[in-house]
Amino acid sequence: MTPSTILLVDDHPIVREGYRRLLDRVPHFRVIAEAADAAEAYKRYRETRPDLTIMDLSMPGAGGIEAVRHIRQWDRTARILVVSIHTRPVFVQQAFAAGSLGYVSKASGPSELLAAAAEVARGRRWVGQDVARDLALGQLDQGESALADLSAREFTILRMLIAGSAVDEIAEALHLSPKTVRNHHYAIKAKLGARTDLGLALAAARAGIDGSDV
Amino acid sequence: MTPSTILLVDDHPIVREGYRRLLDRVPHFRVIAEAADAAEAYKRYRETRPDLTIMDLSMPGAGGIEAVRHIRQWDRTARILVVSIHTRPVFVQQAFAAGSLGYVSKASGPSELLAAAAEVARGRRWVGQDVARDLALGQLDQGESALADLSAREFTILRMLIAGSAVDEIAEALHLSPKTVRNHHYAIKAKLGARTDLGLALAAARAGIDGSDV
DNA sequence: CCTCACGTCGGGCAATTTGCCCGGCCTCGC
DNA sequence: GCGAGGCCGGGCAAATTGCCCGACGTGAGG
Repeated sequence: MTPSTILLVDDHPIVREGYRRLLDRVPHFRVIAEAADAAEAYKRYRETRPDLTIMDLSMPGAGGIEAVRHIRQWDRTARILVVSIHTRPVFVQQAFAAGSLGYVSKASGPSELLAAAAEVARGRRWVGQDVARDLALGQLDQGESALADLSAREFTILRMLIAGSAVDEIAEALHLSPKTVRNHHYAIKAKLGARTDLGLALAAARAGIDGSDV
Repeated sequence: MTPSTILLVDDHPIVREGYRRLLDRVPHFRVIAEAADAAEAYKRYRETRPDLTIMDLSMPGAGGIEAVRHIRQWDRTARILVVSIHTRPVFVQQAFAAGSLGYVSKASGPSELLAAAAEVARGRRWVGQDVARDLALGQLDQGESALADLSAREFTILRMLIAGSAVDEIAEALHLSPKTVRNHHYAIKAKLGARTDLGLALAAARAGIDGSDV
């Protein structure tokens, strides 16, 4: 079996270090690059074209989902395993919609991460144990949380808004006109049934997003 | 130098694995136990009495700060190094008030963690680079629990705003001119240092108010 | 191939809200 | 009595929002 090269994306050096040491135990895996944010991830991916990308969702700036989308846009065969502290269905759905092949929770054990990495590296889809449970449970309560109605762009912008970013900052981070961000902002409020920003924050909180995301 | 025994506390197995591998590289350190939550941390501490405890703050249930307090209550000489994703002063202050000896951000590198661990294991206090910066900055901008600065009227209106009431509704409920409510709203934002309503919701949430108050 | 639906991206413009100033009342402590 | 400070409201320019528009690209279905 030919070795799998890996790109590691997480904004915490300590966490990257942990992954690297864990993965280095497996002869089949070779970590060849690391990145600390979405932009750097894209750059490193183009430079190194790894067989597998392990991507953390919560990063400063655009966040991991945008990075997944960006990479997949450039390389439709990119194999990306998302690792996140979140197990809520909306995150998982957004991650898969963006083009990731696998999704595991940070709360899962090392063995599951290795298993997921191996599967995704072979081009197969993988959903972690606890993530799958939450997905299944989410199916039961039909609530849908209206958050599911949001498009990918809207979801990204909502997360950045909740995180405290100003419209202009988001526009710059995403390379968009402030006007476009504003229009998305407007659409989000409409979809979530919020009249004001305060209402938006509340609606988002109810739907399961808190400021600690992004 | 006699070896330092270490108790590792973090609810993410993957993260524990990372620490363990990192620490195992240093002959001087020996990880002798792990725990995934506050209760287990206390139990393990009493069983093993490690020279150093490395404690994550964000854990389900009671959380890391409670664990620190609990352990220190039982053993006033316990040496605890807190590792957290947060750098906000209030977290750091709480952690030290609870009795930890060191505090480093997860965003810092492995070398800083090792340095901090070594220092704390020797009974010396340590504050990480970026944490120290945030502490210093926090000294500058006036607000700790700026919430305390709010007058009674302002506090009432803030709670109603957070609860989702519109300005006009609040005016009616309090028998005030909408203009007055608006002026209070403005003053609140100024006092809490929030530029937008979204920011206000976040600031309030940080300061300990969530929508469930009302 | 064509169309239709939909997401994304932006412009335009009126209406609303905001930032920031003002003054007047009342109460409390000195 | 008098100053400090909270409360109440007005006024007005500047910024933001609500709501409309069209353009482009893509993917599904006829």
